[in-house]
Amino acid sequence: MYADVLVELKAKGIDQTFTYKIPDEFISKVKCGIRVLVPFGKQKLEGFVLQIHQNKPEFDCKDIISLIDEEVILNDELISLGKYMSKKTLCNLILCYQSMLPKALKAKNETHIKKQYKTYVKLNLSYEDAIRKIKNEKQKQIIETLKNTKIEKKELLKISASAVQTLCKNNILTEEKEEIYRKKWDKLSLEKPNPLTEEQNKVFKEIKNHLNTFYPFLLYGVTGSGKTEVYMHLIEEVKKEKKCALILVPEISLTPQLTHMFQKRFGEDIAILHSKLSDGERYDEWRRIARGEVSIVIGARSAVFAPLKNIGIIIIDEEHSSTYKQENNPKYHTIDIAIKRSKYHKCPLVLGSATPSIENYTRAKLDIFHLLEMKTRVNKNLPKVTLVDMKEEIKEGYSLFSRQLTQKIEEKLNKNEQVILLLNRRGYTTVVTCKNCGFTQKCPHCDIPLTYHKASNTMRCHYCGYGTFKINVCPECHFRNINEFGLGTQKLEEEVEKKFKARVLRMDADTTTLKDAYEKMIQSFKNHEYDILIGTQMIAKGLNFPLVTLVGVLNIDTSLQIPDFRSSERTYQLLSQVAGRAGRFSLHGEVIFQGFNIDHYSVKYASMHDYEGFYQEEIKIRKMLQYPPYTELILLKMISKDENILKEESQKIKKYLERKKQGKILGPTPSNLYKLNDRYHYQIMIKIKNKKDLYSSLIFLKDKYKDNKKFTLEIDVSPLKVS
DNA sequence: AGCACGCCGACT
DNA sequence: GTCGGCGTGCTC
Repeated sequence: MYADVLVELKAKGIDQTFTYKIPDEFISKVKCGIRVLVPFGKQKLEGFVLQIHQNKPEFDCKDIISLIDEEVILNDELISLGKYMSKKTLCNLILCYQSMLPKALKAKNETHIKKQYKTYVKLNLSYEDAIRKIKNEKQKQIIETLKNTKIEKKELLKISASAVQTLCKNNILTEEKEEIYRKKWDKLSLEKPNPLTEEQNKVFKEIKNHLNTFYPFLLYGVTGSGKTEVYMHLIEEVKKEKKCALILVPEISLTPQLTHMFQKRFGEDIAILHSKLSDGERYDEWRRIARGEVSIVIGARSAVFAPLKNIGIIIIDEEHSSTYKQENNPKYHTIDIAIKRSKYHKCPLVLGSATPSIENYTRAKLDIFHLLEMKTRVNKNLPKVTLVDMKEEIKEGYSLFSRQLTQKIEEKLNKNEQVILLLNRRGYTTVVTCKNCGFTQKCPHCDIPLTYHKASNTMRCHYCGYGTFKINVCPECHFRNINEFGLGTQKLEEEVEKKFKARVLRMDADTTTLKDAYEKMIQSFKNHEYDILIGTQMIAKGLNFPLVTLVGVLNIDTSLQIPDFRSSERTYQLLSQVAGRAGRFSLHGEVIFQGFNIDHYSVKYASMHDYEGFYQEEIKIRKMLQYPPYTELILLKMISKDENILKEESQKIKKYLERKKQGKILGPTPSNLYKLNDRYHYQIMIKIKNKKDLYSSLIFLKDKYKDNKKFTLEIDVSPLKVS
C-alpha cells in the first residue's frame, strides 16, 4: 500500500504530493486526511495523506515514519474543498489546507498547542481487595473516597500526596487521563423564541420550504427588520432534522449582542469561533465541532471551514462586509466557499444584508440568488437625517462643527442625553482635495481619485496609469491653496472637550487594542459614564444605545476619496448603517451628515434610506466603465526590491497578457502603497468578461515566477479592494 | 525550507 | 593548487 502525501513545506515552489510506502503495522490505521511524519531529503516533515492506493511507483519510495493523528483531520469534503480553493485562488494546496485548520494542527516549531487533560485516579482492584492491602489511616481514607467512583488527582493529592504516590506505585490505584476543553461556559438561562411578525414569517417559510436542497437566498432586510430572529427560527427547524447550522458574521468581537442572543437561545449547543480565542481554545472548539458535539457554529470568515458533517443551513450575515474576503493567501471569498459547501450538503445558503453588495444584488435580480425582502422595522421609526453642506459653513467661518451640529449637541447635552460623533476613515494622504470645497481630481477614464506622485509632481490614476499635472488652484471654487486635510480622532477629542462641557470617550484602533477594551468601553458608555462617544466606523456596528439621540458623521466625503471603484458603495453602506441604527430605541433619534459632497448619490440615498435608488445610480456607472458585475477583475501585484527589475518584468507580463488578447489590461502602474518595507509595488488590473478564459495564462505566469527570488508576482482573483 | 552540487575568485 | 562564495535544483 502506498500513500500520496502533501508535505507541509512552506517554500513557494512546491505544490505536489509525494508517494510513500505504508509500513504493514500502519496499514489498518492510515486514512485519507490524517497527518503523517515522513522523511523528506534529510529532514522529517509532516504532511496530509490525500490518497491511498496500490500502484507501486517506478522510483523506490521511502516509508512513512509514523502517524500523527488517530482521527481524520480533513474529511473528504474538506479535502475537495481545499482543492477547489487552490484552483480558484491560484494558491498552493498546502497553504489552503493550513488556512482551513486551526493553527494547532500546523506542522511543528511555530506553536506548541497541545490538548489539555485532566488526570483522574481510580481503584485498580475491587474495594475489598484494596482495603486488605492498605497500611495506614491516610491510605484508608483515600480508598474510602474512591469507593465506586473516580476522583480528580488534584483533589486527592490534598489528602496526602505521598500516600497517593505509594498506592499508585503498588498498583492499587491507576491514573486515567481525560481530554478537557479550555473554555468555560457561562451558564445562561435559556430563552424561548419570539413569535415572528407576518413579514418575518413569510421569509422563514420560503426558506424552510427549501431546507433539503441547495438554494441560495439573498435576504435584503432593512436594519431592525429582525433578521436574527428569522435565522434562529430556521436553525430550530434545522435542528429538528438533526442537522447542523453554520452562521458567519463579519467580525465576531464587534457583535457580542448577536452571539449572546444565540447563546441564550441554544445554550451549549454552540461553538463560537472568536477572533480573540487563544490558539488552544480555538483548537478545542474545532475538536468539539469535528466530533459532532455541537450543532451550531458561529464565527467569522475562517469559520466557513468548520468541520461540521451534516450541514442543514449556512447563513452569512452582513453579506456585503469586506471581511469575508481574505486579504492574504489564499485570497478566498467566504461566499464562494459557502456556495460550494451548500452544494455539497444540499442545503440552503442565506446571505443577509441591509445593504447588499452591488454584485450580489445584481445576482438576485437575475435570479441566480433568490431574493427575499423584509422592509418594515420592528419598531417603525427611522431617524431624521439632516445633510449639512460644509462649503457654506466654511464660508461663514465654521470648519469642524457646523452650526447645526453644535446647536444639536448642546441641545442633547442639556437634556442629559448622549451623542455619538463618527469620524469617517482618514483620507488617503496622496489624494489631493480642496480644503475649501472638497473638490477631488478624478481620472476621466476610471472615475477614481488621482493620487499625487512626488517624484514627478504629477497626478496619476493607479488603475490605468493616466497622468496629468498637479493643479494648484481649485477649478470649482478657485481656492488657491488646494491641499489634502486629515483629521484624527485624537484631535477631534481635544476639540470637543474644548468646545463642550461633556465627558468624552474616544474609541479607535489605538484605544481598543487591549483585550476586552472594546466591550468595556461600550458598556461604560451605555451606563452613561460619558456623554459623547467619538470613534471611527468601528463603532457604527454597535449603535444600540437607548440614551443616544444624536449621531453626527463629521466628514462623510473622506471615504468617497479613496481611489477604489467601490468607494461609493462603501460610503453608502457606512452611512446607511449609521442612519439606520441610530434611534433604534429612542423615538426621536436624529442624524447629521456633514461634508462637502452632500449632493453625491451615495450620501443622498443613504440619508433617504433608499437602497434601490442607490443601486440604480451605481449600476449605471459600473456599466459605463465596465466594472463588476459587468466584468470580472483580476489584480496582479508585482513586488521587488529592485525598481528596474520590477519595471522590466511588469512590462513583460503586460506584453504576454496582451498577446493573449483576453480582456482589457490596465497598467502596469505603481500601487498606492508604492514603497512598503523597502519593496516596490506595481499592479496590473485586468477586466475580463469571463475570468475562466484567463486561468491558463495566470497559471503560466505564476509558474514562471514561482522561484524567482528578486521578483514576486501575486494574483488576486476578484479582488475586493483595488486601491 | 534545507541541503548538495557546481562553477568562479582570493588565500595558506 | 585549495577554500568558500552563493546560484541552481531536488527532495517520494
